[in-house]
Amino acid sequence: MRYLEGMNDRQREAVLATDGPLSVLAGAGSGKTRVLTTRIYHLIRTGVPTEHILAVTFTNKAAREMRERLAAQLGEGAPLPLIATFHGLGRVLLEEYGSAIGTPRYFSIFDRGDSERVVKNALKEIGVDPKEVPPRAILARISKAKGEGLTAEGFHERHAHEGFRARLTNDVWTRYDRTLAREKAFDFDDLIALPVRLLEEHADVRAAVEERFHYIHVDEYQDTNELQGRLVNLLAAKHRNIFVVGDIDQTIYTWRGATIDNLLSFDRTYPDAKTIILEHNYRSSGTIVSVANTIIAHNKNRKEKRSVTDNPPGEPITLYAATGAEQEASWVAKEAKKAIAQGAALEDIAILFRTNFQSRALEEALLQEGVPYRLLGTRFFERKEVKDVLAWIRLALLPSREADRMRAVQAPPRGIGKVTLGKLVAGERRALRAGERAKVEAFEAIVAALAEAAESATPSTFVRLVIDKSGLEHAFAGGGEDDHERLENVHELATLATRYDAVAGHEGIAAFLADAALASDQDELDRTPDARGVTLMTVHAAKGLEFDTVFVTGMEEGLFPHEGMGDDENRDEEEERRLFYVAVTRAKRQLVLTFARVRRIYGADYLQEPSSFLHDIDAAHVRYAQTEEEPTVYL
DNA sequence: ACTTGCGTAGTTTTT
DNA sequence: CTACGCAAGT
Ligand SMILES: Nc1ncnc2c1ncn2[C@@H]1O[C@H](COP(=O)(O)OP(=O)(O)OP(=O)(O)O)[C@@H](O)[C@H]1O
Repeated sequence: MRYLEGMNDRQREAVLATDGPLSVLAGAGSGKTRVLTTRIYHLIRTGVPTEHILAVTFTNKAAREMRERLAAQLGEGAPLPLIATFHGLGRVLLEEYGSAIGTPRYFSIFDRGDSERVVKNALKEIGVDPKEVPPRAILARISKAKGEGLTAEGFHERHAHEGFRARLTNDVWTRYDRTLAREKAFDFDDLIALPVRLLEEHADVRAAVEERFHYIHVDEYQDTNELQGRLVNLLAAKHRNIFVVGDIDQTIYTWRGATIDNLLSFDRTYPDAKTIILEHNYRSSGTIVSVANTIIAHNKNRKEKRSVTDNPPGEPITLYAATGAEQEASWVAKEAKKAIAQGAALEDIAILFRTNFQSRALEEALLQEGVPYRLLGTRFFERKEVKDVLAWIRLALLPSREADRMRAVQAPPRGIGKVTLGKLVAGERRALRAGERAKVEAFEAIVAALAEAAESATPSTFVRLVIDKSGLEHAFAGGGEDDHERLENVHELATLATRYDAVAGHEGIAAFLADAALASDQDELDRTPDARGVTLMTVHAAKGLEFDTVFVTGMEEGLFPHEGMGDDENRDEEEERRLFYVAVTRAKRQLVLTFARVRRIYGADYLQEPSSFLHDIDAAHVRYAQTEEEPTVYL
């Protein structure tokens, strides 16, 4: 068993204890993910059929990486187990067993923008001004309640007496559900909530699913919410071979409903559970491990846990004080360039930040210095032009989709507007004037032609066809810089689709669509796998990753730790510190912290103070980088 | 039906 | 500052 070589005793124990419930609690860089992957490999090698194995990861990217690693170990063409995010798993369950609760065979998935639009319309229907009551607030409330397993009715029972806002939420929710049902769509929360309901209420489905997954693995278990925990427990109910790994110090999604209770109550849910603790950090230098330990020790709300490492102390941590955000960015870019000149690989460098808006200055500086980079969090799949193309594709596969038709008909504008569309929906086709009717028929001819092409085209050729036939290509071609960028984006979508070209026709295109719907946001690393560059992303997006050199920028009070509105208790400060702990522990060899004294937010300049987190670092581990002005001591 | 121009509101973090 | 919603013009 060569794959066990190099693992320490407890890692090995975790890999080999395949039967019964087991949790692995361990700090950053202790090999949790590696243990999980090795364990799956071990199961397969010892004869467990892949279809009986399930692994749930936090991001699509993590799922992809795990699949790739397993594929490399198992050899080309070997069958792989289901490795998916919770939402991906939910989608599979609904697709395969959802008929028991009336789930349509083909459904689309609404992202936050789609959902907000629905909430807004619902508010208008009710007669409430969306400016008085922000749709996002209502949506947040619905989403949170769904995460606790409530339905609109359940919410009504529990909260209806609480006043206007709760009644309004309930009213919106009911309409929201109706709209999504009509449009054959689910939102992200539904992808968890509905499978749970499906399993809880349908014994036959439960029996089938229980028999399907004999071995269940969950990575990053500390950041799952209540409903996700319930889903896992339902799946594992029969065979009870459930393996979860996590680090409560890396809980950074409580704002989204994540609760460490799932991890903490694991041995109550499974009294026979074994718990393995890993303390050895294999990732980072001694200095980084030591600093990380000190940082997280400042949190009160935790169990004492320290990482140890055999790695040499390595280099000190670098701290740089810039005058402004531009100087900070420019310095980071120059340092990155220096590192690359000295032989560092582009993908070994990451530049992290707390909030997305900080990326702009960094991007400009990297451009200036000619350092190639990849930026995550651009919300590629939420861009209008991308959503337009996706709507066209869905429409071609299923021409009865009203929402997609409305979208496609206006992308690009083709002389068909609200009035004409309204008549069409009402079935008053004859009421159209000749001019309008010709336009409608032209549009329908395009849809029909695309629908036919979809029968046999490969996903990527089909996407290109859609871009062309829809008229988007033409509409963007003549335009300015913005249009040029839009054109590039839709072409990138076509490039992305290439990955699905192995299966042509409806099946391949549908697979592409399904992944695109869940691939939102940070999985964009996947988008352009061949494009090399330094990685720019938020600390949240960096969870689970590792880099040789890590820059953490914007180390300023109010920014990191981030201060929202004043109404928060001390819990948030602790989550911010956990976030900082995550940031620091991404680095293998070199950690660089930077901050700016002045930062422009909304066009106004603000005087910034260095982050209080910097005080938590032992000065003996810090080296001050050359500042352009007089050196100042901050610690 | 669609484009243009003004006013206002707003930002953590993301599946 | 900019992105978006909304009102008036073409
Ligand atoms: N026994 C070992 N010997 C050598 N290297 C190891 C060992 N175990 C893990 N590693 C390496 O340590 C690094 C961290 O492992 P991994 O990403 O699995 O840790 P993790 O606990 O999941 O971290 P995090 O909580 O930060 O996501 C990886 O590069 C991995 O290959």
